[in-house]
Amino acid sequence: MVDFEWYRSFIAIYKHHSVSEAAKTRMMTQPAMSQHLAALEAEVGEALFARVSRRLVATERGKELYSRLAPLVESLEEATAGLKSTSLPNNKVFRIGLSLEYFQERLLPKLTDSGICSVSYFGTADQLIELLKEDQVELIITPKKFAVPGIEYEWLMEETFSIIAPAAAAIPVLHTLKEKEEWLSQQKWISYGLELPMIRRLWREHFKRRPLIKPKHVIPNMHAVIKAVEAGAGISVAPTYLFENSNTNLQTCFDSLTVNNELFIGYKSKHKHVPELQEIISIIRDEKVVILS
DNA sequence: GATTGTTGTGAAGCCTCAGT
DNA sequence: ACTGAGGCTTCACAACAATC
Repeated sequence: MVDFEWYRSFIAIYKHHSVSEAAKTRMMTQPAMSQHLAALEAEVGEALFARVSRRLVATERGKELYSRLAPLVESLEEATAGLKSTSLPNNKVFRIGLSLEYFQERLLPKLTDSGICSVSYFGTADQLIELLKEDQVELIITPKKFAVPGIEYEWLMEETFSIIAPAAAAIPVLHTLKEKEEWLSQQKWISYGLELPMIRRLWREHFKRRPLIKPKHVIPNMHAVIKAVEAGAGISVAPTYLFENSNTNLQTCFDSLTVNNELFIGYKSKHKHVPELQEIISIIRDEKVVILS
């Protein structure tokens, strides 16, 4: 079977017309280079170079082989060089687990300006903690603090969820919680998940009970939830930062009925003092300052 | 730990060329 | 024609990794 090194040696000999010179460029001894050439010629079944005085001149077969091999070998060497350059310590790839919405709205604008290379993984809080436990990410941004040994959290921010409805919808003026609950229970709801995340919490905090509603649509993407509400498919709850600063066909219902949700940065304690981790945390926190200002 | 296969090195011998 | 230099091939051996 042909050894890839034979090809590289063949190309070096072709370029230098000399086994000795080729051996120098490949950091090998001349006999080793000679053996590579002999092995390749044995494999091909005929001479690739004519030994003319003190030079090696390619035969027709050698020229043909060179024209076919050179682009392929050079392409492979370039691919390897490219891989090496992206593996430099200065370009450390940082793996982050978070929600798609947070990534798009808050982290992405900051990452584009930073020198950090990142790979993002999207998922629910349960999925993110598993990624962190299995060392598949170095940092997560999560709404839940799981008590896992070796993992610690820093408070990041508080986001506010409001009830949203299509801009054209007629929202009645209601004064009592009972009236509001009755009206909301009669609406078509769009939920982020089957277990009614945030909707259930809003109900518990304001109405002191579980919601007795069945979602019309379940859409596990907050941007798509907002689009669906804008299109008149129903009402929902969404974090205010997703729609406050953009032109949307939305209105909020009953402004006193909001629910707050805390976000935390989670990482493994053993990585706490890794410079890249501290840098990405400072980038994330810097974004918070921008949002508040 | 012993065996086996692979790969590279150093040494020796051979060939060719240029200078005398 | 002789001789020294440069270059190639062959052979023996060492180092290393894989396998049992």
